Amino acid sequence: MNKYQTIHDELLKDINDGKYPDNAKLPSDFALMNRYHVARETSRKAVAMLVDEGYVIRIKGRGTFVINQNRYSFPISHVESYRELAARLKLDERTQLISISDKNVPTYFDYGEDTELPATEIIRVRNVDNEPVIVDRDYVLKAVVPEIKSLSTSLSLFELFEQQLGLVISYAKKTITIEAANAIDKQLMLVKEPMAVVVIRSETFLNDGRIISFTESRHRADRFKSVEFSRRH
Amino acid sequence: MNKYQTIHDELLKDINDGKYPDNAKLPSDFALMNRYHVARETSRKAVAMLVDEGYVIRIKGRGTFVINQNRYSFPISHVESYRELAARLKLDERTQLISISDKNVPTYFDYGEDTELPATEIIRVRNVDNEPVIVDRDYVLKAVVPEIKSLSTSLSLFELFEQQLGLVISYAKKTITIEAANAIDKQLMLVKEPMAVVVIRSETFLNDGRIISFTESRHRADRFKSVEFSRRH
DNA sequence: CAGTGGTCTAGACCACGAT
DNA sequence: TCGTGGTCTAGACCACTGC
Repeated sequence: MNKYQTIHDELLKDINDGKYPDNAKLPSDFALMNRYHVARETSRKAVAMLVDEGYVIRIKGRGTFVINQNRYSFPISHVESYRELAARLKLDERTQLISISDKNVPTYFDYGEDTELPATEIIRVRNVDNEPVIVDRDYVLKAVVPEIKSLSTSLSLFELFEQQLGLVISYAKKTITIEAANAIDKQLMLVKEPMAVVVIRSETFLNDGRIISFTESRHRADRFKSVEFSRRH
Repeated sequence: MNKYQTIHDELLKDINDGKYPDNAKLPSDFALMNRYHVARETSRKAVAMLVDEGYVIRIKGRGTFVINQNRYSFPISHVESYRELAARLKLDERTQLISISDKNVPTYFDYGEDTELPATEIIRVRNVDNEPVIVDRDYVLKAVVPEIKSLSTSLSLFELFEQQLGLVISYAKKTITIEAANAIDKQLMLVKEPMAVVVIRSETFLNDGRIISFTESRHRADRFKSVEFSRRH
């Protein structure tokens, strides 16, 4: 583990544990240098990560302060598996696997190529508080992962990629639009009336620049909420 | 201007100008050190900003590469005035000022206090391509800005805060939900049928930690699109 | 004035990828 | 092996805040 990562993790733990509550002042750069016996740039890097993640704010001449945090609900600005999300938010969640089959990536993903992209299609329904609220369709490219026969209920797709296959997920590009629920949405989410759904389409990239998967996540609009932290540049 | 900011801006300009197209390799740390006569950490800081903004990706042992970019539409993960957004996207936009009046901050903003917060309410309608698609309600706290008499059409609220009043905007917290259009939405956005709206509520903070304003931005759902770059942590 | 964060330097050693 | 990015050091000077 890096030194700055270690310092970052300890500070973050202290923030989450309430040792540094709202508006509390974190140790200064020099205090961290002494505490961890590191150079100043190393301690600064640890704190810079916390700033980046929206946990603290640095004010020149005054110090580093914890920002009032309502924790995220559905994440847009970072990449996270649904399993990770559910664990972080302590959701009462259950996932049903609807189907796994071979299919080309649908053209509405607009990947800018004429060729067809063979993939494994995985359809899942996410239940929160015993209510089906999200339909996920993943298209995992056969060029990267030739075959997915089954999905363990205890394993997320990301865990499969990262732990079993040794791939490193690096970033994603997401588009968010609102659409009318289609017949399949209504069937899987057990609604009859016309309803809006929030559609989040992502392309997920590996650290070597290859795309590994396309995902379409359709959320019941009346159950959707996202909280984001935004910085001014 | 900082050295790293200068280097960052030049590299970004070259990316946007197409001098570094998709998947092109940027100069290495050492090449930038020589070109700009700076220390390595300085050149690295410039490139780190580009990584942070989602323009490039660094791969150990290989280099720094431009990421395929569809530019953002509506921003969620950073703080930007509508005027800045319109300029960046070269939108055909026009804003109508509907009203300026004194009003307390509505309680649905959930600012966690029992007291009433006196504010100046500013209601504006944003037209894109001659179509009214966004209704913005800003509540600027009187505790920070005692009075706003008029809004120049050439000035955004942020410009007023930053340039005229010398305040520094630091960050915002946004919640995104989907709601049914209310009567005022329909009237101002010239629709009659039932329709969904994307509601983005923000609290905007100054660099001293004070809240300066609450904003509710209501978007016609069928005209809303957001593209976000997300990193895996 | 002392304490804080912001920038910058000129090195060092390491891990990884390509050749 | 060489070039790349990743981490780290031990300083330096500056600008800003609060006392």
